[in-house]
Amino acid sequence: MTFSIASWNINSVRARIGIVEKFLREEAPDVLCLQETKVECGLFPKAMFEQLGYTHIVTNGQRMHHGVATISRVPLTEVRKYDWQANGEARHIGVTLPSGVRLDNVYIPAGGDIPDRNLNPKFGQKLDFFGRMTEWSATLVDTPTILTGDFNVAPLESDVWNHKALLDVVSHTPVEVETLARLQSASNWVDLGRHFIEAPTPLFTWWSYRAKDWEASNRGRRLDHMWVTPDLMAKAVAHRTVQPARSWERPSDHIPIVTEFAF
DNA sequence: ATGGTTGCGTAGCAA
Repeated sequence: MTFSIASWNINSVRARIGIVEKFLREEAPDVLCLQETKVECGLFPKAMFEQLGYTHIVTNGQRMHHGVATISRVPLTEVRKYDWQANGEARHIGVTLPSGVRLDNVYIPAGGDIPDRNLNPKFGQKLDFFGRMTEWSATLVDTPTILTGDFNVAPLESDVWNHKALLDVVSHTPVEVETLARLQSASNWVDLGRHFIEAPTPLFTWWSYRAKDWEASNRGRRLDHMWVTPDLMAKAVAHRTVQPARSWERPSDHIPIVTEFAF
């Protein structure tokens, strides 16, 4: 028996409720971390999840934008919500699983279009969000932790469809890659995506809606990640992306990622 | 090729 944890940027949980149900019926993860739920907590559509046995639901949501939710078949305790920008945006929720493992579900800001914090404050806010998370990460001493979600950075050359073409494109700029690396170093996080599917094998979790044919052009990026503290690396037994979900009816532009754990 | 698509919520922003 394994314990599986999935993460998916769903780009509106209400617009996507049918394909979320399809995903849960087909993949049956024990826990699902959603990002970009785009709904305030009081309006979160809990019924479908509860009918499938996911009766433990915690949300950090807001009207219009952002929002995260962690949905589980097993009890979730010690719920903590973080606001790293101190601006009220709902982007991070952490819980403790019955095994004692912490599970942190985060939606890191996209950062706007221009990779310059002077010309584009959103870019600076993204880098500063990582800075606050790096300080938080350094406090996680001796706490087995899973950090997953939409990090909005594709760090490796094989995490994007064209490294050179994307060096100036927000999500793959050197300053973002360095900033992500500082967060990774703060707890020696293990990147499970690349632990199981090693570079330089291309690995993507997002394809733009704007492509005429996302699959044929395959201009993807690996923006979604699942990291674990080193003490959990040996507990992770498999990791996969669920690429067919990008072709489901009215899809998200992101696909789910799933890790199987032996705990 | 500097466009293109989507959701929210009902204009235009964010992604």
